[in-house]
Amino acid sequence: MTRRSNKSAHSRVRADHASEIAEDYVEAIAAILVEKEICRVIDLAREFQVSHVTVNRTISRLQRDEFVTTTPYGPIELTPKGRRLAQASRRRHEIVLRFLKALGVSDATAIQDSEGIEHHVSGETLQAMEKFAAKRLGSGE
Amino acid sequence: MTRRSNKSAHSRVRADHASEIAEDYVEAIAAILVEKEICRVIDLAREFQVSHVTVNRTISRLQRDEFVTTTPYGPIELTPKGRRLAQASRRRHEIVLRFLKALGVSDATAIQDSEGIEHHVSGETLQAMEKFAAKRLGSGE
DNA sequence: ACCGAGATGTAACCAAGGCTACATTTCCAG
DNA sequence: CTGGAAATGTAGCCTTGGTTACATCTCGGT
Repeated sequence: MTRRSNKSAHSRVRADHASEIAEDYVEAIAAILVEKEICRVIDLAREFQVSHVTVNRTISRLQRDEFVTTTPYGPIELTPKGRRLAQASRRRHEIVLRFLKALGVSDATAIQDSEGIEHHVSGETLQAMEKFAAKRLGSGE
Repeated sequence: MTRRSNKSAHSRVRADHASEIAEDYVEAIAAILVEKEICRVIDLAREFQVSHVTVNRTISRLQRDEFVTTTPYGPIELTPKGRRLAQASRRRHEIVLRFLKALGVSDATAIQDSEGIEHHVSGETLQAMEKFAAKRLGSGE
């Protein structure tokens, strides 16, 4: 196979689920909520290194899509749907991270790359990564 | 580390290089050029399953950024810069693909996921993948 | 040589993500 | 209890990537 005939493969890459941004946001919100009890616009702005305006509009979309709830000037909370997505994202993220470390790359690289990769791994691949990491690292850390 | 403190990690995810789309396009153009000698808008429209209009505008950007050259109603060609990017993308893509297969996922999944992952692997990770695949599959196929 | 089908181009629209500049709210230190 | 700093909100603009509808060009077959 000299590469070619990917037809629909590409189109599927960008489709489906709540945008990568949505996943990143709910994941971050969940994490912030864990260690700070309250999540505000500014926390996300700092986390993603974007302006508070961008966060604002993104949160609006997330609210529209029922992933979060919030009120003007109020804190940001996750809906059950948002919490579910957050947990799924976190799980993926962690599996990919553990996998990369098991593969032998530096921690910094593993952290970096896992952010980009997590949104593009199918269930099948995720499972393979999990298995691989387990074999290399054992179940613990 | 309970996950957090990724600060700049995310921002770096979307930055740098010619957008993923650019890479996908030059890679596809190069591949088409290999087996058809001529690449036209419609070829890319079919490849990516988007309208010819989208391809048109994307090609304009690629031309603006000097990755391709073309004339109204004419075929699309790669500039040296475009050829370089295409080759680099193809290499990455192939390494990731081989790696996923070595990991043990189905061919279909490997093909699918490699499209999404190729743009998010650092050089370090790519190297690790290459090494892993070589160990599992040997140098040949 | 011509003519229509198919390939391209253009106009105009949409949503997502990003930004700056400016307007409002909040809320705590004094 | 109040003033101002910090957090939020709003308006308006940009780019990318995607669309449909409609205009135009090209080229091969009759």
